[in-house]
Amino acid sequence: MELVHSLTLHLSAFVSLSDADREVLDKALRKRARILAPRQDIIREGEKPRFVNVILEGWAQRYKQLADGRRQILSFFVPGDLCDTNVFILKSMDHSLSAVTQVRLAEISQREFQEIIETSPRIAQALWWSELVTVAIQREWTTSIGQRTAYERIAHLLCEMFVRLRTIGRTQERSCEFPLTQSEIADATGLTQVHVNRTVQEMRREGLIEIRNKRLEVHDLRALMAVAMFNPNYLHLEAGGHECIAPE
Amino acid sequence: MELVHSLTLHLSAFVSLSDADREVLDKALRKRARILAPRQDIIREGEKPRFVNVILEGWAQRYKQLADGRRQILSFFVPGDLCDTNVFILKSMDHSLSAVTQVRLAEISQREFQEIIETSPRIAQALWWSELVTVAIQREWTTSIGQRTAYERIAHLLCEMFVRLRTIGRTQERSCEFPLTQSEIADATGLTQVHVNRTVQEMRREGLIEIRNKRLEVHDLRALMAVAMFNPNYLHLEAGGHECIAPE
DNA sequence: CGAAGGATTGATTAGTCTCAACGCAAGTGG
DNA sequence: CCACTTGCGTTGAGACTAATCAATCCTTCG
Repeated sequence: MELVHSLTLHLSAFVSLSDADREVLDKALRKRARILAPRQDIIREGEKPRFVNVILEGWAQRYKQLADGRRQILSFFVPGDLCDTNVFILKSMDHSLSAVTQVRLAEISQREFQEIIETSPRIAQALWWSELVTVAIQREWTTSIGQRTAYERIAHLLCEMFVRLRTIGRTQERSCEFPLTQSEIADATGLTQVHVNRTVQEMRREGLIEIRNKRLEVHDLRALMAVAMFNPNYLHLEAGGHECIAPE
Repeated sequence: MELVHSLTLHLSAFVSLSDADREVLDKALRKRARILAPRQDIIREGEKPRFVNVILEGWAQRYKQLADGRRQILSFFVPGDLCDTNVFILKSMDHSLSAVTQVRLAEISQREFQEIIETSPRIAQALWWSELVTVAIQREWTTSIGQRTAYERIAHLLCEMFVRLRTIGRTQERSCEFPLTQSEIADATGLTQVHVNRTVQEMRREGLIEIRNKRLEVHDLRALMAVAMFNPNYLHLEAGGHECIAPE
């Protein structure tokens, strides 16, 4: 059923799962669900982590706040993404998770998670892969913020989200959902909202992209990837049944 | 013996290991060793990862290079640190590892690694913890580069390295080894070498720190942590037998 | 002693931030 | 159903952080 699709699709970018595997995931995702309003926190820095959260619907984000209020968004989650696999070991969260849009998620307890891993080595592997990709994305963001210009950074973010959505079948030809406000893009890229605005306008003027009505239209993905110096290797999609590199 | 100390100490920040555990680690670290000259690559982006690398002596770094040559250093490794736990799953590296100073490291094969984990659940847990800390550090770096000023960023890096070295017993009262050049600090913080120079001078003028002869002298850790807004929670040292927060 | 790597300095510029409005659309309450 | 609010995008002017370019200096080391 549809609820499971996103996680299955996500993991399928790495291995193809058997029906039994799917069943196992399906069951785990049904146990404990939560619906959050936009902006609502899922878990806050300092709290004790108790579940692995799986996004079923909507976008979420990981963020960190400095003592004086400055906020850095550390990653976005889309349907199928797992937040903080195996985080149980830690005493407390060093960052927060919150909903961007309305979010439906499944909570998996430590015991359930353990069970899944022991039941299916293939899923265990896929979860490992997913975790490694999450870290790789974090590294890419560090690189982006550290080295890329504002223009390149935003372009890179757009490329990443587009490609990630494509692997879970959530893109059209050249467009996808894109519920982020310019403020959120700013907090994710280490820029100000004003500068994001000007930069996005520039990208629009140059015919690269358009963002409106919570949708992103990518007029020329090739060109966008080029200016962003986007190399999708860090998403490690090469093993799955999906395309990982650009369109034709 | 001394070779093992650093990894044992590193993991001991999370759990205390039994003599048997130590023995297991000791054995694994003895199998395959490598010595690298300063600047030498350990493994390069694009290559197939075959080992878990454990730093026994010296400092190493993880970095990423953009198509046009801009380089971002993503993290530093000090003795006891593991590079890329469980990375075997992936087809190719999305980043490179290289020696900063001369480095002695141990290579652990997939099979050996598997064995360790199966032999000792406590070590397995500790390795998980170590991996989670690595990711947490990456997130903190993203935050640092995205939100902190040059001054704060450098201060934060210094705090982090000092605290990490302290947990493996490699600090004096208020100083520690610090083999990074200003260029390397620049690549790690997303600044230019020139600006790092001026900023470090400022920190020196203000009596916070001094860097010379490959050593860092921290005159006032409290103050340094304050300006960096350094919160050590992300290092997750709370469970071990070591201090995690500031000095006296 | 010469070479090389690293640190330092100065002058100038570019990119991004800050502050302050304003516009527009959608939602809300009276 | 209209006035008000709220959130988000847009614009302008000016300030400032950090980058750039180009030397110069210092240390170390073969």
